[in-house]
Amino acid sequence: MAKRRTRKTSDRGTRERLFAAAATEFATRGFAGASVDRIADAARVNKAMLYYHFRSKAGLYGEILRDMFGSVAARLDEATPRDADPATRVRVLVETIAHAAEARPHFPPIWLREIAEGGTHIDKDTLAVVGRILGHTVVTVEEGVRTGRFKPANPFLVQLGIVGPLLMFFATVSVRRKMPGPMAQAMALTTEQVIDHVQRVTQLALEGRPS
Amino acid sequence: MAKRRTRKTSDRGTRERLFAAAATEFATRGFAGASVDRIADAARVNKAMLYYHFRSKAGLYGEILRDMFGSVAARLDEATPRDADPATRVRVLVETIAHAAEARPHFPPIWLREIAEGGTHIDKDTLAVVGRILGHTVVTVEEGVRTGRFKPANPFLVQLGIVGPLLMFFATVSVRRKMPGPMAQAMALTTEQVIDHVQRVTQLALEGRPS
DNA sequence: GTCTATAAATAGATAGAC
DNA sequence: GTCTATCTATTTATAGAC
Repeated sequence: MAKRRTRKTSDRGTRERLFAAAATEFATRGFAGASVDRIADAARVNKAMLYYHFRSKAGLYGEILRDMFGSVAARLDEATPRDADPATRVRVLVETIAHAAEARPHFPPIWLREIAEGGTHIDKDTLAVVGRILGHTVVTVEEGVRTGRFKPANPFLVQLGIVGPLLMFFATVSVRRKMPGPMAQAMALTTEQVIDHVQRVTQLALEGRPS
Repeated sequence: MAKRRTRKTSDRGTRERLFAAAATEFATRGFAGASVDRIADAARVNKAMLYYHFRSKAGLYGEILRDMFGSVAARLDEATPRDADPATRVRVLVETIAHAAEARPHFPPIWLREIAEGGTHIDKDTLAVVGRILGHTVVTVEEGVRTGRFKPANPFLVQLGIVGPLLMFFATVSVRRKMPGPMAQAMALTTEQVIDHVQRVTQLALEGRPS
């Protein structure tokens, strides 16, 4: 996000390149599968610099997690409309998460892996940020219920309904492109289509069925 | 599922224990993070036996994948009601996938990881099985559209809406149990609640909104 | 089928010169 | 800030005795 420590000469680029290379390496191979050597090579930086800037492999990974979740939380804080009707808030919620996921291609795979691993690498501070993200859904649901527009619903379940499909969609973007056969184009979807669908489904789920 | 090769003495148990130990190891650590030594130790079996029975770490993992996806496909083949109305078919679809995921605790984490990794470890045969699973959703949607009960929808998107929330729910079961704070019980959900919710949401999405 | 011993490669991390 | 060289631990996998 910003510069971290005093730099005597041209630090510019080195740290950022390591960060970027690590993001893709962690996304494609996972934390355990990622190699510090490969990260350094991809960044065209000496391996020792990785330890100089990030202390350890885990330290580097932790910063990527903080950046990821911090970005979503910040976007939500900023985008959430004050005094808007619940339906709009749901739309903004879905849209914001989707755009945050799309802005960082490493985001969906890493998030999926963290879920699979039970958040092993998520420290207390980062966990608080994750809580803030969920909090947006909580207040959106509560607001809707309070104004009588939504039926009571479990916010975590609502969150699963939003995040689950979105993450799986974005995480499979690259795979679906190189998929052969007739099913290939059945799985071809645009970001807008997916956002639309999740928005619609979430609203329907919250409004309750007429019958 | 059944015995594989000739056994001269008491093979019974060894192979199965390796399989079971590997399933949990792969689920908690991922393919790269899993250790052959740890698997053998957990199974209380000599490490060399792992190579005797499964040829390699990848071979063992491949069998677990085949078993996982094969189980879902088989359950779907069996459970899908012939000549039932589309709404029922959707309910069975969701229910069957959920129960398959619940029956194998290693299933949701491993599936999530495979998605994150772009199916790197999935061979051609296993991919065909995955296709068969998606096929059930495809025909369910088509059937509903043909009989005028559903509006046209992208089957892959429908699948994302079912599998995404279910996998994330089951994969986070153990984590949510040991979570502190007030959010803990907000995230406490039963399998039935989740199945109900996903069934309802999927139907609403397919039926289209009345307005 | 089961075990011991070991090969061979790769991992993360650090010391120390510049 | 940057680099070389290297230490140590761990990894998957196999050879070969029983």
